[in-house]
Amino acid sequence: MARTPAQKPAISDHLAYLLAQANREINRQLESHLRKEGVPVEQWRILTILSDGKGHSMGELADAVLLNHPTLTKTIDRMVSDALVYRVQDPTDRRRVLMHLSDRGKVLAKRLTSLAQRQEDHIIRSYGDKSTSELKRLLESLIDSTN
Amino acid sequence: MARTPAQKPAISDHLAYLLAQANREINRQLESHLRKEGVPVEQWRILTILSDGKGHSMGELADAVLLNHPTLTKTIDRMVSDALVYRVQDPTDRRRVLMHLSDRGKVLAKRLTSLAQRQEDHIIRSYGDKSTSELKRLLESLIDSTN
DNA sequence: GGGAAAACATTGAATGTTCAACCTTTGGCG
DNA sequence: CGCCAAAGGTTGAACATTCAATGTTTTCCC
Repeated sequence: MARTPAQKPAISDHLAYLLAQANREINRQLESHLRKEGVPVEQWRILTILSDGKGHSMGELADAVLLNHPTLTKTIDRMVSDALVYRVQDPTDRRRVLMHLSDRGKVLAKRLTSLAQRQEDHIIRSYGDKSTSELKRLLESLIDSTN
Repeated sequence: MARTPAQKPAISDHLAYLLAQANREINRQLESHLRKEGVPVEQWRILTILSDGKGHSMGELADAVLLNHPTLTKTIDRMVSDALVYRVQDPTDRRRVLMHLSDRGKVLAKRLTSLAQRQEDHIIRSYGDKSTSELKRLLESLIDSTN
C-alpha cells in the first residue's frame, strides 16, 4: 500500500529560519547602502533613534536598537571617540546616562537617513508596494504577539 | 497656514528594522526551546540540513545555514569535537569536504526536531495559523525577490 | 599538455560580542 | 533614619565572528 512519504521537516518551513534568512538578506542590502558613509547598521539605528533630540538612557537605547547592554556600551564608546554622540549624566537619577547627538552626529544622521530611505525605496520597487506594507503589518503584529 | 508635521522617519517604519526585531524575538524563543539540549540555533540548523543523509560540502552548508565560510569551519570544528558530525573528502573533487551526521548527531537531531516543532506550534497558537502561513509566504517571496 | 585563473576550504590576527562580576545610586520599608 | 534589595551602567575575561591571506585542487584555454 502506497503511503504518503513521511516528508522530512524542511528547515525552510520554519518561521525562525525564514526570518533569519530574510533578515540576513535585507541587512546585507542595507549595509551596502550605508557603506558609502562607512557606518555599521547598528550605528545607523543609534543615530536614528537619537535624532529625536531627546536624551535617551542606555537602557532605553539598548532596547530600541536591539543590542544588549554591554555591546551597546562598547559601541557607544566607539561613537564617542568618533565624536558622533556624547554622554550626559541624568540630573534626576545619577545612575542613568543620557545620550545625545553631537553636531557631527546630526549631520551624519541626516545623510544616513537618506541612504536608508534609498534602500527602502529599492525594496518597494523590486518587491512591490502592496507586499511590503502587508509584510510590515504582519511583522508588527508578530512582534506584538511575543510580548 | 497649518502644515502637516514633517513626520520624522521612525526607525520602526523600516522593513530592515522590523525584520531584525522579529528575528531577534523569534530567535530568542527558539534558543530557549533548544536550551533543553544546550545546542545553539546554528548547530540546530546544521544538524537539520545534514539530516537528509546526503553529504553536504562546506560551501553548500554555509549557504544553507546562513553562516559565512570561516564561521562555519570553526563551528564544524566544535561539532566534530563533540562527535556530532564528521568530515569526508569528496572522492570526485578533492578540494571539497563532505559533511555527515554521526550516530550521536542523528539522535540529537531527532530530539531537536521535536523541540523546534514545539516552538513552531507555540508561535502558531499565539499568532494564528492564518497569519503565520501568510507571513511565511511573504517572507519567501521577499527572499526570492532579492536574488 | 601546461600554465594561469578560479573554486574550495582553512588559518591567524583583528575585531566584536557575551557572560558574570562589579560599582554606584536609588527606592522600599521596618 | 538606616539598611538591603533592585536598577542602571560599565568592565574584563572568555568566546565567537570576520577579514585577508594561504594552500590545494580543479578548470579553462591556448
